[in-house]
Amino acid sequence: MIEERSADPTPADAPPTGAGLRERKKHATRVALRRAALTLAVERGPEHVTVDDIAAAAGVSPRTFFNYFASKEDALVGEHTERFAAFRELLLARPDDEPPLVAVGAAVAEYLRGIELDREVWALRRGLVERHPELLPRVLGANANAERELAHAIAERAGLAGAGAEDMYPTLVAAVTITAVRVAMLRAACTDTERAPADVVSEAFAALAAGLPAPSRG
Amino acid sequence: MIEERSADPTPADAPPTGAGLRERKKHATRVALRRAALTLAVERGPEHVTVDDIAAAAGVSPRTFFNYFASKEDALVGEHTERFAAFRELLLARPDDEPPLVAVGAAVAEYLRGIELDREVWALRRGLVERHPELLPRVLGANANAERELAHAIAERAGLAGAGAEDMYPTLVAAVTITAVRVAMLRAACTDTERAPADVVSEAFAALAAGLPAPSRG
DNA sequence: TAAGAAATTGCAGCGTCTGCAAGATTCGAC
DNA sequence: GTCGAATCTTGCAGACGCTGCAATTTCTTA
Repeated sequence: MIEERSADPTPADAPPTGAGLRERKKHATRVALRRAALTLAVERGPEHVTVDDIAAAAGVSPRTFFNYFASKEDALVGEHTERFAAFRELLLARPDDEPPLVAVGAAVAEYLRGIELDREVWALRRGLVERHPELLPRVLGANANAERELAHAIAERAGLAGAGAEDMYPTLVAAVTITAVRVAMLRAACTDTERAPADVVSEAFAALAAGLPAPSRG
Repeated sequence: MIEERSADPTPADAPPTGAGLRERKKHATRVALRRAALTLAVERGPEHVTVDDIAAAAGVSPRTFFNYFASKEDALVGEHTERFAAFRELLLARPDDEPPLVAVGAAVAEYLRGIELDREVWALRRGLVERHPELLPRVLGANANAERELAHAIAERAGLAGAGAEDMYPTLVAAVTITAVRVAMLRAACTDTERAPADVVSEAFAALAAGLPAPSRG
C-alpha cells in the first residue's frame, strides 16, 4: 500500500516488433492491461473498477495483473515516471553554455515532441484525471521519482559533485521543471488544444526564466 | 483506496483547552493516534505497522482509527494539507503593488514562522520521510489540493476573474510556490539545520524571482 | 436526572496486494 | 525436432486496508 516501486522496470516503449515472441507477448499484455484499466475507469469511474474487471477485460488472470503493475493506480497513472528514463541523456546533450533553465526547457520540449505517439493513451488518461480529480495526488506523487532523477542530472550537468545534498539549486530547478511541465501539459490539454504541447511548455519555461513577471492585471 | 478526502475536517490546531469535555477528548485521541502512528512508523518502518497496532498504542479500537483518519497514510503525512487553509488570507493581506512571487514568498515566510509550534511532530514526520522515501509521493500528492487553493488565491489577487482556466499564470505561480516551499523545507530540515526554515524559503524565492540564475559552476 | 446527541466498538464483508507452488509456454542448444 | 532451462501464468490461501451497519457507551443540555 505504501510501497511505490514498479512491478517491472520494463521501458515504456518496449519494441512492439523485433525480439522474441516472449517479449512481444509481454508487451501486448501490458498494453492490453493498461488500455483495459483506462477504458473501464473512464466508463465507470476508477472506484467502480476492480482489478478482477481489468484482468478479465484484458484476458488474463487477476493474479497476472500484479505481475505487470504494482497497484491499480499504477496501471492508470503510473506510466509517466518510466518516461523520464531517457530524459537525462537529452539534457546532458545540450550545449554547456546554456543557462540551466533554458537547457532543461529545450530538453523537455524535445522530449515532448518525441512522445506524440501514445496520443491515444494520453488522451484517455487526461480525460480520466479531468473527470476524477481524486487521481491527481497520485499523478503528482508519481513525479517525485522523476524529480530526483532530474535533480541528479542537473547537478551533474552543472558540475556539482554530490547531487543535491550540499546545494539546493539542482533540486529547486528540477522541482520547478517538473512543475512547469505539468502545468503546461495541463494547460495544453484543457485550453490550448490547438497548440502543440511543446510550445506551451516552452512558453511556461520562458516565463520562469524571466522571473515570472506579472501579466497585465485586469 | 483512491479517494483522498479527510475523514474529519477538524482544524489541525484544535484547542487543547476550552470547550467541552467531548471536544477535548476528541482532540486528545486524534493527537494520540497521530503520535502513535508516527512513532511506530519511525521505529519499525511504515509497512510494518498495522492500523491495529496504531489503535492499540493509542488505546482505542481499530475501528475508531478510521473515525479520525481516512487512511493510514493520512495519519502519517496527511496533516500538511490542512495547514494551508489559513494561507489564503495571509496572501491577500499583502500590499497590492508587490510582484506576485514576492508577495507569495513573504506570505509563506510569515506562515512558516507561525508554525513553529508542532516542532515535535514535524521532526518525527521529517525523519520518517527521510528514512522512507516511499512516503514522498504521498506527501507531494497531498500538496495538490493546496496548490489549487493557492492558484485561486493568486488569480484573485491578480484580479483575474475565472481561476486558472483562461490563464496559465496563476496555476504556474501556485505550483512553483508549493514546489519552492517544499524544496526549501527539505533543505532546511536536512542540511541547513541551523538556519530558520523561513530564511531558507526566502532564499529559494529570491532565486526564483531572479529567474534561477546559475550558481558558480565548479 | 432524563432525553437526546455524539462517539466507540464489534462484526461482517469487499477489495487490494503478496508469497508460494504448481502448470503451461518459450528459448537455446544440440 | 527434442529436451532441459528459463520464464510466465495461474490458483490458492491469507494478511491488511477500509466501509457500512447496528448496538452500546459516553457526553450534553434542559
